[in-house]
Amino acid sequence: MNDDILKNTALKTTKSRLAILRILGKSSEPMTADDIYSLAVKEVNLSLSTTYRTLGTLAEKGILLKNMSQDGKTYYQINNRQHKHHLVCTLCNETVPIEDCPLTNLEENLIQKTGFVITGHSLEFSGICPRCTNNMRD
Amino acid sequence: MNDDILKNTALKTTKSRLAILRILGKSSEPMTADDIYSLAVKEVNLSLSTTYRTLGTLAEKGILLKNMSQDGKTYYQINNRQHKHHLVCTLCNETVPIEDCPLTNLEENLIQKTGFVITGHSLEFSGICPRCTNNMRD
DNA sequence: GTGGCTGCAAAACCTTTGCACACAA
DNA sequence: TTGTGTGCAAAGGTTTTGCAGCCAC
Repeated sequence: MNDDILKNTALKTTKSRLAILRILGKSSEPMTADDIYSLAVKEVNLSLSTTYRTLGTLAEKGILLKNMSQDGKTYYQINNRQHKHHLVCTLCNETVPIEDCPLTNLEENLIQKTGFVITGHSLEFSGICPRCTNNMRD
Repeated sequence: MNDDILKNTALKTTKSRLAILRILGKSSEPMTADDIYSLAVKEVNLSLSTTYRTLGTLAEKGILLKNMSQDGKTYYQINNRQHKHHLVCTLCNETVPIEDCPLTNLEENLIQKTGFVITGHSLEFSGICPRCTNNMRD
């Protein structure tokens, strides 16, 4: 399955790539290169640089979505055409997914106004989660 | 004026801080620490680390908005309560401001659903500008 | 005078890259 | 066999930090 994904893009099938796709496939949340690497080394021999290179290649091919978060790290997720945005607690990093993406209409609008070809968007909400709010009272 | 801003927040009035506020006040677009530093050194003696420290302090006090862009750099702008989002060309970095922020309604919704205190959001569109699209044809 | 502010240099942090070797096709 | 993929180590860019001295209050 992941094997097919690679074949369809003229990428060679390697243990590292399969492991990375497997890990991202299981995750319901976007992950950093380091997150992915930490899990992947348990399964196969690979280096952090390979992780970065693989993630970059897969994102270029459109297999992954790559997003810079407000925390300064880059997050990767499978591009399954039903992308999600998130609300992140600035204190404890608790993350809540947001189901609807309200931006589709706006994109149409922008295309007409600006003549840009729009290739993506990033949206992230910051806040403080209920637990941290309570902790502040202590 | 900028002097008042500082006094109101128990921050000392220094040449560096005034210069940074002056520069950001004149700019209609968000700027990076390095952008700001490059302009500020022409007016006053200051270091890049002071620039970072000042920007961080002012953002903490709510005087500036601080945003990590998809290009991996942090952008600062005056928080004048009428914030803007942007559409950025991934090839030439041309930037088009977006007038309306469509997220206010969604935020209300999120507060109720998640119990978070929402402190901000970041939104950025990526695309390719008409000029770069044309260049690709050459 | 005092505590906040600053410069400098060094470090931290995440990410990219050069090179030689390994492996999938 | 061939060229893509990889490990290692080193460098890259941006941002942070420790410490000693300086300056606004």
